[in-house]
Amino acid sequence: MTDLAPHELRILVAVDRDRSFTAAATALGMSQSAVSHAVRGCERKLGAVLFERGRHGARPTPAGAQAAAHARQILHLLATLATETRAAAQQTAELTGPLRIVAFRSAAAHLLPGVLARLTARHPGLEPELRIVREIGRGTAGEVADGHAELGIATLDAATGQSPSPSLPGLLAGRLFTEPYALAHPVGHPLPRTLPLVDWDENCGSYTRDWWRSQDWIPAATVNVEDDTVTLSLVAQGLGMSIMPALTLLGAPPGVAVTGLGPQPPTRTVGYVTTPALARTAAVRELIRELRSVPAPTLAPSV
Amino acid sequence: MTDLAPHELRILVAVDRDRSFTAAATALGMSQSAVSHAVRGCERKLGAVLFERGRHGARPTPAGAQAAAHARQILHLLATLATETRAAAQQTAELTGPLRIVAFRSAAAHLLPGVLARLTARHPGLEPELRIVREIGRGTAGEVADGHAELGIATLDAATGQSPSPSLPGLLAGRLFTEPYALAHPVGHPLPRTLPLVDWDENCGSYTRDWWRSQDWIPAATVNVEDDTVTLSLVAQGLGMSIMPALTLLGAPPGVAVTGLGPQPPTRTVGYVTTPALARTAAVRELIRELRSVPAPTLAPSV
DNA sequence: CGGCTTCCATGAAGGCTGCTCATGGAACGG
DNA sequence: CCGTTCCATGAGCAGCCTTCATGGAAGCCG
Repeated sequence: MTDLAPHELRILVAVDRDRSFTAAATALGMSQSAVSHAVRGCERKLGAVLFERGRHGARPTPAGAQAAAHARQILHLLATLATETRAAAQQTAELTGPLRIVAFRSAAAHLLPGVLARLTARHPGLEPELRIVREIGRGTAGEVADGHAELGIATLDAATGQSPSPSLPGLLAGRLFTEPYALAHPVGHPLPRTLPLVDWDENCGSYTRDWWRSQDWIPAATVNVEDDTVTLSLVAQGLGMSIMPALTLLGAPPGVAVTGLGPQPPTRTVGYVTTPALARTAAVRELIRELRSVPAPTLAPSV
Repeated sequence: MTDLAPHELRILVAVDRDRSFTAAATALGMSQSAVSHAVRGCERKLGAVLFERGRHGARPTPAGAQAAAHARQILHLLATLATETRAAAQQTAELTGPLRIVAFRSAAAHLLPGVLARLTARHPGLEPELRIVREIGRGTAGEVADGHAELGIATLDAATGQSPSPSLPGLLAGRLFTEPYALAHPVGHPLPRTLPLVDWDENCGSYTRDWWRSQDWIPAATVNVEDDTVTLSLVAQGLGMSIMPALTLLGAPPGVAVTGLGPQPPTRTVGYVTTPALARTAAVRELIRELRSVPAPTLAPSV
């Protein structure tokens, strides 16, 4: 049989994480030799080299990274099998266990606290862990695909409701809400359009690009920053204006005025991303249920 | 360890399907005793009764049905792990074709040879072509944007990790390392600060300008040359001194002494530039992987 | 350039685990 | 009451995983 045993999965994950047979072995409380034998066994079973051995430890090959990503997912499902089976035996709907969530900053700050509060109120045994991941590169969906999280909050393609990330097959996405962009500008500034536009890296622009095209003005200049909170600070200090989604604007400090962008503002769609297998687990289903019950953020009343 | 092994999962699924230990055993090609032992082992690990045994076989309890459902998912994922891992290995093994790379001179001379050697060692089918492009004007990023190369080595903005070039939209940049500048001066010269500063066109100064501002001396004169190797030659012949990045100084001829610029030297950030579409191709991904494994250059010991 | 250190690989030996075989107990039907 | 058909149980054996003890290769450093 070519299946990998749980202890082998654990070893793959540890080596992938520690980039070293020796470090993985001590982390797992066993000898380096055991790790070496186990990795070799995995490679024999799979017929592929999983790690490049060298002077500086072990680097995963593409095949190894792929295997480790699956291994993380499988190990979580094995743990879920145990907890959910025990729960079913006790006839109790009590959910327990860790639930790793990744989200971009504004969702983590304004969307998830309430959701997680309600979730843990109903299921005190759940241990949600929220991690902030910037929505660039493979973004939150990549974290889910790599088995680093059970569910990710991501920006989705508005039309298809799928993750727009480049080819992450096998992921399951669902739409939560579509929110408008709005203009954030300093309170009381007479001519906000003359200020430089502040954009931030994650706001890859694809959502607002169409809107810009239909406008008859272009900003005087553009400044790029890394973080949306920095953007808001710059705006609050009168150093610029910005086009930001409603969720981010919920955290706008005083000094930032918000103005809608008319009847057809640009929008972005926010949703969740998980795997089909995880979508069948009780914990993830409950989390999605809570997420769905959240209303779409609207523009805060202009200060 | 409470995890269920793959063979145990298979047994659970078979018993759940066949409603009988005996039938499951024959279906799996093993003895009824083995199934009995295995099921008992699962029940012990999970702490729950999974099947009701009776005269007419084995009926799954709710817990057993739950466990079997998860077991099917996990077995499917284990199979997926194997096939996708093999596919990933296959894909990287079959990498072939040309791979056009542009880089500024010092990266081409000191960074890429080792990288390309390792890359072609692992993927003999790849044919990397390295072209040197001066980092002025649109630089290497422009070559990538124009489709003349798959990947460029470029100097990036230290803060954002993006290409500092004037708005080449749609390009994907990634940071590789940040290296310090250092003072290159003739060996044995008593007063290097009295020599003229040799600057070269590519060293547009933006990286070192802040540092100069904090200094209490300014060079006697400034000479501009086209090429960093010319700069080094001038220094070696005692005709000047220069501030150059570590990567360039790796090629310093004898006669050039290198001195660090203190605890907070100016630095420049070197990275790669490609397009999102190319970043998805296996060849470019592998190249980036090799690039990332290169340590940041440090100052060669002063001769 | 040679020792030192730090990686991983390898082979032999021991213990654990899972399998089979043989047998026993329980329930049902004739 | 007997036969049949389930599953349970215990002993023995084979295979696997781990450890121990080495060895080889590759930097690091004087």
